[in-house]
Amino acid sequence: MRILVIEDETKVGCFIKRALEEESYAVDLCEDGAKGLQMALNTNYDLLIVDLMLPSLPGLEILKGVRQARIQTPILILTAQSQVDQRVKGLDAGADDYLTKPFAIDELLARIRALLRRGSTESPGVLQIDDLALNPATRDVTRGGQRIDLTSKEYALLEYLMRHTGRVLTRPMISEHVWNQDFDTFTNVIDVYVNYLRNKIDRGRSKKLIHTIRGSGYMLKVD
Amino acid sequence: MRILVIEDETKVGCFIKRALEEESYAVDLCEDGAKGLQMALNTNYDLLIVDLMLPSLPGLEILKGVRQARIQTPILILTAQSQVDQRVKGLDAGADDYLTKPFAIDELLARIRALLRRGSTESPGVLQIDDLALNPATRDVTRGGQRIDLTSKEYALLEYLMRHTGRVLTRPMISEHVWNQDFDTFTNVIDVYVNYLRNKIDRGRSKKLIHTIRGSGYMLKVD
DNA sequence: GTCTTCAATGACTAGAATACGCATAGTTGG
DNA sequence: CCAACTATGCGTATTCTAGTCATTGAAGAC
Repeated sequence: MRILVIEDETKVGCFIKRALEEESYAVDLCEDGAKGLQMALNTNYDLLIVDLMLPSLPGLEILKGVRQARIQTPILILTAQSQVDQRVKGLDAGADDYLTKPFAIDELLARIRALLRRGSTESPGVLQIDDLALNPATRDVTRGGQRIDLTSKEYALLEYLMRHTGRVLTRPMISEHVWNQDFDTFTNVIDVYVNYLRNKIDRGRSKKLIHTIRGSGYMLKVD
Repeated sequence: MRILVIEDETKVGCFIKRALEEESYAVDLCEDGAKGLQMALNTNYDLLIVDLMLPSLPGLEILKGVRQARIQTPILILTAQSQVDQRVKGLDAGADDYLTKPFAIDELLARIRALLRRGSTESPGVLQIDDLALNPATRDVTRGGQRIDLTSKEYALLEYLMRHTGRVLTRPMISEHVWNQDFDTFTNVIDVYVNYLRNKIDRGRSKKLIHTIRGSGYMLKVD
């Protein structure tokens, strides 16, 4: 899950970025409104977090810009306590949820999970395929009832695969959703991580869930 | 489907090339504008992707050159965030769509599918002939409801045949759209791949779909 | 008209070359 | 120390080459 944070206060921005990264999200941080709008338009983010109080471009304009471009990505807006009217305008302009500053980070994370859940066609709290289950809220992964420990990147990759079960995912697609903009194309990190996942999830099981589509990419499915 | 990418930034170019090849497109990459224009004029591409910021020859000149030669090939232009006016000029000069850098690869692929679909007379999401179906979005192929596994080249060949059902396709036509510029004319690779396809699609069926037109080439049709 | 012959064309196969992905070990940085 | 990433050698599926075999259709013989 890749998230764009548009927030001009460096300190707050970094704090959010860090918190999200600890939750295994791939995060891009942008401190400038106009640039942020461009990024939102150009990259296929899974969620946008927008501070409504921005210097260069009012946050509302970002919302409008994104929605005008027919982009459905869920948007969470951040406002100051006082800006009640702003908040209303924000929701009118297409925001999906809001949070007033200062906020508790747990609160933010919970809202994010809710929005990401709502985004998918169905709304299962837990992602499940065969006997493999992943709970985005707790980041618990189990197979056949047995807990599986994953590192942050492993988890992020698995979540992306599970959210797109049955579809071929090419490497560029994966790198775009599981890594952030610093990703280096000329490496085999993705292959390596798929291998890590295989060791933890498929190794020793008769039913393999992770499949290679030679020349194209990878796919998660029951055979 | 064969695509020419004119992009001077090696890294970006390679990234795009790889993404397209993983989607089974035949891709030529050119880092020089003038040379790229020549290639576009000499080869019957199905799509051109042109970066408007090129060192030797401005991207706009390429557009104009191509359109002056009455070539209808759909063109997708890439621009930097700031070049709004360039973008407008590009569309005026005959581009069919644009994308600003950096862009999401999913987005690029979706646009490409849309442009290639628009090119054909009808616009079906799924290509179908008799009980053979091919879905360009998922690259799934089925006959009589049964899934058929194809390699990348096999798929590319079949897609080309299906997009031109009922028409005789000569070997040069096939090589021009299914292979890239490294294709060696003096081989029988095409025959070999037609044979591979026959084994997977027609073998054991009463209705044959792939037909040989002796002295000319091949044709896909219901008898 | 039809039978035979023959050259041209395509079908098919085996195996070589290549590219791709896997595994594993090594490196870096917090 | 561990997670994230890099680098490399190896096995194998895919792609291609090259050769043999089958089919087609036209020309000539009868």
